[in-house]
Amino acid sequence: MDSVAVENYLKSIWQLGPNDVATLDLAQHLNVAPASATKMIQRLTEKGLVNHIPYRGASLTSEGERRALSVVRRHRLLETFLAQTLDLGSEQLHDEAERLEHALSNDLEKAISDYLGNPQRDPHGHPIPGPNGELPVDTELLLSECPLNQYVTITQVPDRNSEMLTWLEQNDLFPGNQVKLVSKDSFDGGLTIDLGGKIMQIAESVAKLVYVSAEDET
Amino acid sequence: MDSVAVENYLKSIWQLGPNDVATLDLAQHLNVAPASATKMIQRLTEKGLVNHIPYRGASLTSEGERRALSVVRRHRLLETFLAQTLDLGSEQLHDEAERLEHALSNDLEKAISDYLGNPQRDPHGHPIPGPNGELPVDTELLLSECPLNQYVTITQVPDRNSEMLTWLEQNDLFPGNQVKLVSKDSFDGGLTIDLGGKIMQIAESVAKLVYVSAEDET
DNA sequence: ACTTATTATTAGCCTCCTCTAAATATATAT
DNA sequence: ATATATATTTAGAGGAGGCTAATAATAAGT
Repeated sequence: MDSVAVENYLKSIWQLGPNDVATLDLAQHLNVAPASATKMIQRLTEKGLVNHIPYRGASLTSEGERRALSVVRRHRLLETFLAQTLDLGSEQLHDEAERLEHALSNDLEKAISDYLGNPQRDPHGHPIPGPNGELPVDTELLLSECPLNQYVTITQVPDRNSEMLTWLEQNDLFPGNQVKLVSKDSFDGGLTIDLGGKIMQIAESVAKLVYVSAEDET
Repeated sequence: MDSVAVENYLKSIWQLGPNDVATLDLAQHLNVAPASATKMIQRLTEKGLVNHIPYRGASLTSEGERRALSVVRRHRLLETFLAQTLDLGSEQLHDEAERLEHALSNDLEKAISDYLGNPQRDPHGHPIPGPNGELPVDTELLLSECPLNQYVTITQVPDRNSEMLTWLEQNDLFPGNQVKLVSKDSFDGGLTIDLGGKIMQIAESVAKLVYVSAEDET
């Protein structure tokens, strides 16, 4: 079994991917010194989990991706499970899952998945990889790039960055809700949206983290 | 925060205590080489968590005990929580809690405890230490040493050793049930008991792991 | 093209936890 | 009491993962 550190590196590379991930980005994402990231990348390359071109960047091999997705699966199942049983704030959910994901056995992962009815999405709308790493092809688009004047359904919001998440929730921007993009203010990238009648402005940086779908909910 | 290794050592010393714990016993309990146990005992002594008299044995300081009980609390809360939500076999419960206990934050510990109504006992009847390590004074006795011909209530069964646990369950020997000790067969230590009318024999080694109370359930 | 700034890597060191082999204490048996 | 067996500790080493400081490679700016 992979160590906690290895699992975190694999997950981070997956999150920052799928393009080659820069050592510095990876190091900052994990809060370690760049030299530590270099060393770990080399260890992971040894193990066949990562492809590394020195001075270029690192990406996951297919085995590396499989293991990263296993961590992501455990994380999202845990978020779903904790959200359903205990009721914790959105911000806590993520942090707790972040720790527990490394201590979840295959058996418990399965038990939780079964208990939840083998869900396809976590509470933030993120797809939960299957037991073997299958991820549904994403037909979704960013709110910042969706067609104008057409109602779409929010499918995903970010799970990190709790202040933003709280703000999104307070403004009814969460999975399942309908939203219409009214206009893009070209000068600063801000967007005007219509949330079931309520008109509001959101920043492009936010709209780039929210996914929507033009079709019905899956 | 203590590392997983430190938490496991403290918990083991607590479980094998309260008398001085021999290095060899500790090492076997944790599946490590005796030399590893010696070294860790020295580290823990440095940290003020353990009292160690070389060649005699190790015991917990009050701070060491506080931390050990914190692990025990997390373990037992997790067992209770998992037993109540998912339904896993008794044998799985213990193993999963064993891993997850190290990844439980104070906040989640509290959330789980509240969700469960701040229980005093886990599913095997073991008392759950309070948030500051308070443990109720145990007025219970071993089934192997309880008075003859008097109905008593089972309060605790072991949580490790899953074969035995399965056997106990199958024979209605679990917390809450009434049992009467009919006789002790002196030659081999075997016991004859009456389980609500059903007469059966159990080995002394088993009776030494089952606690009973003469009074009503707490 | 050459200099400067930014990123990556290497070198060297540290802590934690583990191990085996050797040495030392304690306990047991004759 | 002495020899033997068992338990414990010490010595020495190694892997994993982290750090800082120094070096090397790439990118950017003039």
